[in-house]
Amino acid sequence: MSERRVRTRFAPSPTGPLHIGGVRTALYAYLFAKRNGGDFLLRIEDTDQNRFVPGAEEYIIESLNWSGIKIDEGVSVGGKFSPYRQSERKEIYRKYAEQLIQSGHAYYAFDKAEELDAIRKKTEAEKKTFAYDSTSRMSLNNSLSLSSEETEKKISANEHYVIRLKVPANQEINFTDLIRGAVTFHSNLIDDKVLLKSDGMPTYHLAHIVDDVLMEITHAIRGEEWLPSAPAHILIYKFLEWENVMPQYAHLPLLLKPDGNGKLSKRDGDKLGFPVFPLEWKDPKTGEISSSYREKGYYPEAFVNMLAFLGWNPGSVQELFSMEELIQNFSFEHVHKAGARFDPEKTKWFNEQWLQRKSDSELASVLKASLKKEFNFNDDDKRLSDAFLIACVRLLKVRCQFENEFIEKGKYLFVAPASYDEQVISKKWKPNYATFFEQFIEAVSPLQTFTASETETLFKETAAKNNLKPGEVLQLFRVILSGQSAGVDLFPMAELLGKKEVNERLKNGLTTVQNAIASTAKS
RNA sequence: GGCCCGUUCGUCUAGGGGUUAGGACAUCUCCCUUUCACGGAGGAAACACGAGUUCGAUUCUCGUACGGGCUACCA
Repeated sequence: MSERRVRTRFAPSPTGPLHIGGVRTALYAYLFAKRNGGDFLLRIEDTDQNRFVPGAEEYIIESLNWSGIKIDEGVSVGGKFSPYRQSERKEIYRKYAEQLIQSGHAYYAFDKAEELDAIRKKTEAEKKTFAYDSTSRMSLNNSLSLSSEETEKKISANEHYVIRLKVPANQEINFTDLIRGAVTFHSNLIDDKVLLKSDGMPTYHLAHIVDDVLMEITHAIRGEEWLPSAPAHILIYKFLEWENVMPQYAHLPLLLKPDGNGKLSKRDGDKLGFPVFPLEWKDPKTGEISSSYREKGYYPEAFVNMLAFLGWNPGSVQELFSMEELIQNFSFEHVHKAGARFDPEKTKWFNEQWLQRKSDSELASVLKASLKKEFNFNDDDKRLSDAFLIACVRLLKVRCQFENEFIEKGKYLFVAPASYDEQVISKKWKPNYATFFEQFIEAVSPLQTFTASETETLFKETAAKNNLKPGEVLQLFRVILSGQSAGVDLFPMAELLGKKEVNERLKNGLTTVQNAIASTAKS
């Protein structure tokens, strides 16, 4: 085998935002390149001007950046095979298309798109399939069916034409796919694909081959939807006499919708209730905004970890992988052949796992920023001190899957409750409990340190004095302090709040609760 | 329709001629616990079907079914 340096590429067309299937393709190409000490390139395949969407290219680059997929070479970073945008390489492709004509492996075709459409419709009406191929081309309008004089006349008259691949009849085409192994196709089933369009742009079929060879790509990694046209591509390599530099193909299994049928598509995202895009995307035409992993609060580590596992496994029970670990472990032998149904629930679990792996101080600084934003706390507010925030994070994080849940789930750590869970109050409150809480306030008043264990002890002692089981009043204590029926560990919470704050909240809470009880009793 | 690819718990998957078919998510039960979580223990849950090869097939082969992809001067 050759000693070539491994080079892979991701080659999307800028027709809109990249969806997670695209990111996964890029990821696998990146992981494979890095695993083998090679390069990962980004090439933009913008040969179809009609489908060009402004902003899509920037979106693709930003998505890869966010995901931690580093581009060694290509659009946005440059490289020795510049340019990396196919529209800027237009003239390169024509040369190869013409070379194929010279060698007798391609031909000019003058049929109008509308004419072919009409034929197609007609044949379909007869329940047959039309293909522009060895069986039909001699009856169509091209340089094979026409005399060379006629052909030259048409060309010099500037008549529009396309260049088509002349697919030979009755051949077997074999190749080895890195994931699927030996694959065989019959040439009679492949149509004479357009290589160069009438606007002078190449089609994907020609362009990707020319670029892959010129850019010294060793492994062409793409979605399974390309498998049916792969034999045509093999033929083109052969006809261009590039068999020795032909990259190896790997056709990746598709990402399927979680329910229902079909592959995941850009339109599914918000319909299915989970994002299909890495980053937020605003449709330039409709202004519609699509949700995304980054904006929903997913960590790129979790996002990438989840994507890697959709179709690949490490062959071990380890599930949490950093990018570096993915690189170390990636191989095509462990890529599954069947399509993977996307599971939004497991994605959340990955994020939860990565959240728990973050350091408390890192999470505390995130919390600090959102508190400043949410409540406009001053910088010298003691609720923004590192020690306090780290303590909050420790209590909060085990019950969160996302950073952005900290405030939502722990608001009461920072501000006194504005209301109290009515269900708990109406169900559990008894008039004599007021006495208990007052005695508890008394009991803790001499405390200097107000630690969780001290308050807990005093709470239980006070309860005993009142012939109460702690369980009778614990839930009420929580609701009075936090307003909520559920939340972080109670006595550590009290310790965090501090004696003064706890006293205030108890007094306010008792007043509010008693007033509320009194007014409901009246009505 | 034609062609191609695929098929292990609901989902992602491990495995591979003889296994109690393993793990994870989700789900259920129990334990911990004032609560919600976390954590711990356990449960339910799969080799699509039919032939063939074989002493033995979930594993190999062939059919069928089902799923997916492709069938453009789109990628």
